Amino acid sequence: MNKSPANGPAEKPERISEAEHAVMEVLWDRGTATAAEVWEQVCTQRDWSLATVKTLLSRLVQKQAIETRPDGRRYIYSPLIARADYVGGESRRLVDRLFGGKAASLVAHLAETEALTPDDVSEIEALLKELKQ
Amino acid sequence: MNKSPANGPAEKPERISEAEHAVMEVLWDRGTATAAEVWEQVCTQRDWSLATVKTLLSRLVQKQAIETRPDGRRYIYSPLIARADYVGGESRRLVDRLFGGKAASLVAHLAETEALTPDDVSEIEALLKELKQ
DNA sequence: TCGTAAAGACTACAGACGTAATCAAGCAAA
DNA sequence: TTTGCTTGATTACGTCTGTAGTCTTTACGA
Repeated sequence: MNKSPANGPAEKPERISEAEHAVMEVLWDRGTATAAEVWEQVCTQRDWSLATVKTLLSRLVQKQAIETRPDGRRYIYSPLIARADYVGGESRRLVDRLFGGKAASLVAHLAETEALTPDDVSEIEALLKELKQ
Repeated sequence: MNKSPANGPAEKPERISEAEHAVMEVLWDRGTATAAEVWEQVCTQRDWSLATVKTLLSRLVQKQAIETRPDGRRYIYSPLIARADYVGGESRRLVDRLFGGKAASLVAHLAETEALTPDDVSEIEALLKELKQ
């Protein structure tokens, strides 16, 4: 019996750090990329060396957030987890930690602190209307 | 020219870690507390020793997130930053990092992933209605 | 063929974080 | 006065994170 990868339902996905997240964004954007490609794109935001990007990629592989396919003597990296899942997880964490799990409280807070522009408000109203039918 | 404390408007507040946040919650809850009191309350959530709580309190003092008033040979701790500010900051960070700064996108995401119950939806609609007048 | 550039692997290292143990000083009880 | 608990201060230490540098291998161009 080998423990097959991605089997157990509670394989508690390791947390992705902020720096790692910047790398993930590139992969989510392109779907697939080499280390050099990730670096070229990410270095417009963060002033990282190629070595740094490679380290982050390795760590993401270990954390099973991305996978590699060999292509000659290099790797092609691609995400294993969907951006929506990551975003959902992070959002939930925040809501749980700061708003007692009530998403409505978060929205309330955004509203009260005027983090919502009038445009935002209209947009959200439209969204919710759509949701209800 | 001495650099007066708490002067510059951009004194970039040091980040509060998750463990530290648990301590902050107690202080926000009680307004004021001794180390022992914080511990008694926080140990119902996290299985920490008193020493751990004291460490976290010290670090929060260093980070200027809380202040101390001596009371005999011990301290009374109280928050220096408001919970609303912390919550606002964290929310903003999330929105910036994951939703391109658009709070409406966050709400959209919550809606799409059904993180919002019908009750939540009604509640939010009520909130927004109130906001518009 | 030979050198070199590029790729991944391995190593490094300081600072933050989680989690405490130990130390020193003083107030309180015996 | 002596003993001991309580309190903050100091020290500890493994892990995670940010940010690289070095080593080893190999494909490709001269």
